[in-house]
Amino acid sequence: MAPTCFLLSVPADFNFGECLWFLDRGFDDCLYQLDNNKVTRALRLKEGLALVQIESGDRAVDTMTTGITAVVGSVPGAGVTEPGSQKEGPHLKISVLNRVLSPTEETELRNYLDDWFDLQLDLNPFYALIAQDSRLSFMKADYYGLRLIGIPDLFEAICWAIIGQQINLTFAYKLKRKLVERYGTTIEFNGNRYFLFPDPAVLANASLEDLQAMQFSRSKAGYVLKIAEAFANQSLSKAVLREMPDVAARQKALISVKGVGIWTANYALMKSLKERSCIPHGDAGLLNALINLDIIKDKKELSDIETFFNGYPEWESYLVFYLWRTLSTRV
DNA sequence: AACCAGGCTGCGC
DNA sequence: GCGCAGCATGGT
Repeated sequence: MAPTCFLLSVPADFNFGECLWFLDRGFDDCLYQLDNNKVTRALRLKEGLALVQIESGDRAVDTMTTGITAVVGSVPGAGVTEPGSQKEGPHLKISVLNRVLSPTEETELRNYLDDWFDLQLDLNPFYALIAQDSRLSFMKADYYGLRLIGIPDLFEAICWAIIGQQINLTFAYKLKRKLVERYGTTIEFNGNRYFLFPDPAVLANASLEDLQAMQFSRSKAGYVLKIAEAFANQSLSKAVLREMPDVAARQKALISVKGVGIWTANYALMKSLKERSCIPHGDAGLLNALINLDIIKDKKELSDIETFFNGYPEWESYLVFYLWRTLSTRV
């Protein structure tokens, strides 16, 4: 049993299986591992690195409610939420494999997971909206409980968006892996290595040539280094953006950075700051999804796209995410 | 082998 | 302001 282990309650309209499927939709992401319906990833918490494993907690709850509380409740070694405190409803079971978390860190981790899986949102209004469009209504049945999987680390989100500009995703994930394996922090556990996205200060010390050697284009390498500098010297951060008055101000601030256009800005805002109305305009995948669903016939029908999204106020980002979901098919 | 890829910049009008 | 070429590099 893991040193620290607790249950995280999730909304009724949360489906861990759908989220897992999205995480495992066929790309080689270097920042988490999937195995046997569990996700494992390294995170940086206040007091150091933690190796976190997430799985469905329903079995643990069942066991608890049937009276055999040993599964989650009385782990020797402490750090455990008292059994029975949250038996109602579905849960995720969270295990920290490498050490014991302080209570503060457990809270920090809970907040991270809320953020990553977007747990604090009622999806029913969204489903009610798409039910009115016969071209979209299948999404409720097919993807029910899928959450907008976030990238809580804004630096990572922006770098990832830049890496993904104008190249196919398979190649983008390869570039990310090279970057992370070279500059990222690693933690070893049971013979496996887990990576964290590079620290801005570390990446800021890389050279243009280093990144070009990893098949970054010169301009893309330059953009990433500039962003790393901005985060390293604190001129850009999640907090800085949050202090701004509105979305428009955040977009403006991001776009003023060289290499960041409207697509990158909106991608980062929807994935990292949970902005609900940010559409990564021009996105190749989004346009293809709209064509596949017969919502547009041509990628240049910009006003039709705008009209379409106008029907989903405050749910634009979710709709984009679900449209991306349609691009991957189950085997 | 041509065309596409979860775009952006810089230029010419 | 708007349109468009050029970019870099791999995938299909």
